[in-house]
Amino acid sequence: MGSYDHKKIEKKWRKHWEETNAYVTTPSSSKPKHYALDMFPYPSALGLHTGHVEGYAATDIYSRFKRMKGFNVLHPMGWDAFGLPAENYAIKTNTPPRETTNKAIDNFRNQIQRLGLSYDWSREIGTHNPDYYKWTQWLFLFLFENGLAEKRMGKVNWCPTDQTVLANEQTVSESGEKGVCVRCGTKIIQRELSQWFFKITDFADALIDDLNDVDWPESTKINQRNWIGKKEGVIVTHKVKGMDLSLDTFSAYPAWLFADTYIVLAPEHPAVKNLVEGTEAEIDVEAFVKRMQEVTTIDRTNATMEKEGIFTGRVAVDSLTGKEFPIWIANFALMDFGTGIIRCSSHDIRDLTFAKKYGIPLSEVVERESPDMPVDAHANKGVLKDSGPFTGRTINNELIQEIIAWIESNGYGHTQTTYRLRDWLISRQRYWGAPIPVVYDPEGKAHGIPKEHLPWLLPEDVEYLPKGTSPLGTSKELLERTEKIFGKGWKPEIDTMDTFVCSSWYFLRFADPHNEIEFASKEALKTWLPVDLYMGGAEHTVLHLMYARFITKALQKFGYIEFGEPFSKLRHQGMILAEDGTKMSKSKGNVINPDEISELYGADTLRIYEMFMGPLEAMKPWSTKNIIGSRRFLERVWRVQEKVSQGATLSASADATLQQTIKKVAEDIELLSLNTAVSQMMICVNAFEKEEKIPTESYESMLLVLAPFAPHMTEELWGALGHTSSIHQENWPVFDESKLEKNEVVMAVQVGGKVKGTIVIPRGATEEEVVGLVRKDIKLGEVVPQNPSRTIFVPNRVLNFIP
RNA sequence: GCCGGAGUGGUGGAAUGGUAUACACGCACGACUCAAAAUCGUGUCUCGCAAGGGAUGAGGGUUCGAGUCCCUCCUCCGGCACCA
Repeated sequence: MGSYDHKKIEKKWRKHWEETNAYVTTPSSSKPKHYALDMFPYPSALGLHTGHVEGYAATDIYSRFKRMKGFNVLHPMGWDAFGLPAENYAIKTNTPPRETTNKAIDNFRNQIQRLGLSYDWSREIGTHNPDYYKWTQWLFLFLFENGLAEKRMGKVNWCPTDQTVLANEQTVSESGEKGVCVRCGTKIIQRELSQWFFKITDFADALIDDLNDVDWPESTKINQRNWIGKKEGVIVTHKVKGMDLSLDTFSAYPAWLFADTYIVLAPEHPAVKNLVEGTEAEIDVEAFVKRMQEVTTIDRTNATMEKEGIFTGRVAVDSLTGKEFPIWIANFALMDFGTGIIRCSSHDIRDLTFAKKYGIPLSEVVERESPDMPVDAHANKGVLKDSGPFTGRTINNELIQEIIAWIESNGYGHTQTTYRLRDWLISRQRYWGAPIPVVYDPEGKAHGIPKEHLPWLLPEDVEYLPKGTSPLGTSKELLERTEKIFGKGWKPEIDTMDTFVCSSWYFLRFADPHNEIEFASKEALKTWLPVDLYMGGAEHTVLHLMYARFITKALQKFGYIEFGEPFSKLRHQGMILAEDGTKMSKSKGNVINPDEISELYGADTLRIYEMFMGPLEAMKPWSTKNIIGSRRFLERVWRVQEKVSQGATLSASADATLQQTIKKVAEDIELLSLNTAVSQMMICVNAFEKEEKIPTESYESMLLVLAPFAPHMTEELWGALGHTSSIHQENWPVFDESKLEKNEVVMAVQVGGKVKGTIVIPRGATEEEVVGLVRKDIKLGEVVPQNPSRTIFVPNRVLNFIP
């Protein structure tokens, strides 16, 4: 036996696994399936970081364990390859994004392969490849044909300097300033452009309800529910005095409706023009609206923004009371929520502040609790006054239902549910994405491109530099292609799709990645889906997961798949921080490169260290100092092989530790409690070190348990024991129940709940036996009371004397 | 502001309501060595010579027994936030 040479060993087995296609998966009729998936990475030029390693190592351990437990495991990897960094780089250097992206992918793949991850590389996909985005385009057409995709006006963030559209995340500067172009710092404006939307709002209720059926972190479910923001309330109709116009408001707190004294419209509300046309207020209101529209939604949704408004000169009649409400326009009313018109009262801090600023009269329907502040309606508590037929009633659910019924029966309004969730705007005025498969006839009507023309290729003769329209508009080839196929005067759509579209269905493609006639065959989908374990960072909890769920539900609705939730079980790996406890960042120079670590200590050590650092989902600081512990652990496992001897026997105590290790590591892997699994294996090897000789079978059991964590080293040691087949094809060892527990246990002896000492007893001793032993014990015999009022006995754990 | 999560040794962290501090890092001392490294051994929450006390962010409560359950508060982290 030589020393543990990780470089030689890891290289050798990586090559062997690759040559023998060790992890290529084919469907099996005899084994149950398991689909373990990592969120596929964006192949950044910066390469793999420690956070990737953490998640990938965890799912790899899980996958290897499941294989040993008799499952047929699908464990694929691919690339979320479209996106902005490659395009920005292209703008700077005029290098085609495909070139830089493929280079980054090669680098990423190399880095990932060095970690000994058991991916089935025959299923590798990249969203930027035509044989993949063909099906992204198919998906678009599927939604279009079924009324779930439509083109309409939408707001975009626009940088006047760069002449380009920006995604929301590109409107925050590096220093954290909001509402500016990330590239040039220019204040961004909003423009109305005709945009494609996916109607995710059609599925709002299912997206909330079906969260009950999946095993996801509770906080992630809550984030999803909050994002959808379902709210039930009541729409009240108001006639505008002196006009043939009525205004509908949305209220989520119907019990407080009698307190309202004024109405506010969003500046962009279409009724604004009607209200002021030809009146004295017209000029001022128009100026106000114009000024407000220059402010971006990002600024508008900043809670600290000064509330501003203007009176229209009009009043509306409250159908509930007949009172007249002045009609205002104000920047805090959002066209996006409810009806874009609000009834306002003193019971809302924002409405109250606004009314005070402009001297609008107020009234209250619940007695104040403190003299200087009206009660907040959000509490939904109190006794009503001045509330018509409901005066004197206490606010509770029954009363709210009664008020709603009263409003409906009198024809004043009706109930309505609103959602915060908006339709998904998928148009991007950018180059490096999947082209939207649409052409426009000479009248400008949109037509889906017939499927025989898919993939609708991304043109290459484009100007990357932004010029105010989408880069695809500069392609001669695209225009010629369109006219050649569809006729003179036809024009191609020149926007591309949000990259979230590409990543919203990739988990389906892995089931059947080379299928040329379907996005995946029905059999393949039935075999593998849904995903049994999905692992990824918590930063994608809202958007990616929501979109993937939406696409799944849409496909289910039209019979393409048979399940409604794509990811049965979801877990997040926590962020790995730099040694100083701050985020790793290139600019701070505190980034740990996994390559250097695995070069120095080995991939097996890196995997074990990252699992041992702490709970998978926790945020943890990196510590280069601590890695040595994981390395030493593997070296001990290596060295212990010297003690292996055919026909030896293990001491009962060491054997119990081994049996416990087999049991506990299996349980911990199932729970993804990998830090405690590693610590149990350390306990096991520590126990082995104290033995003179170790039976071959015992050592083999320990290697099998360690195999998912340290695949290279265990493979080498397995071979050294004379095995000719891979350790990774072996079954998980079975523990011996009869040897699991030691015969003697140390039990705590308490008086009044305080520990006074411990006593060694035979396992399973009865209360009488233990009391007898305690009385005979020289030290404890004196401490415990002679006549306790009672004793509490927990077998093998605690004996508590209550004086 | 709202919704989550978390506060345990010098450090990362462990603990079905049942011996708090497992496992590891670091540190100290010892063995081996001419020496060092590596390795091995011993010790390492705190006060105390000891016997004994006291400690899981703070304070209360439930319980024979609380890091764990309940209440009040503090701090940190994450997400959402003019949502009617």
